[in-house]
Amino acid sequence: MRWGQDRMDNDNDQLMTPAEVAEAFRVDTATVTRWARAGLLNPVFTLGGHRRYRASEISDRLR
Amino acid sequence: MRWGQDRMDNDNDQLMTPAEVAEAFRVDTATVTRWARAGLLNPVFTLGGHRRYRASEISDRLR
DNA sequence: TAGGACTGGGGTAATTGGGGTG
DNA sequence: CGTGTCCCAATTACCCCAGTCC
Repeated sequence: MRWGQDRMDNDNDQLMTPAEVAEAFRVDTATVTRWARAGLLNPVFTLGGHRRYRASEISDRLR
Repeated sequence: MRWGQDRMDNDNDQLMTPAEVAEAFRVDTATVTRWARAGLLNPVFTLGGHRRYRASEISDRLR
């Protein structure tokens, strides 16, 4: 069990949609977008410009 | 793949807003905030510093 | 290619945090 | 000692619409 330890700058991590992150924090999707624009989250971008968030990063902040 | 790491005090739990908790106990939202600051509740924090309370914890204290 | 669902923006109301005070 | 209330600043929610996803 070592998926939460050795990586925080990689790409082989489960990705979450803005709606999923918003539901996890009990917050609006627009709020998740603000967090990303403020640099509080480091999302991966789709080629169309949509954000996808790393599940590891989310579960860390969820505590 | 288990993300919650079999914890019962972490995620995988519905969250409540301060207003919802206040309504459940029939108190002001300021009182709920005092309970949290006094350590009587263990809320999850949004990245903006707002508190979200675990529904399981609230329903427990409601008995 | 068409279509429904979701997202990224922006603007404006509503909620929340914190301190201080009855 | 616990709670309700008033204040202000910050954060968040809800509204729109154009663009993206699948």
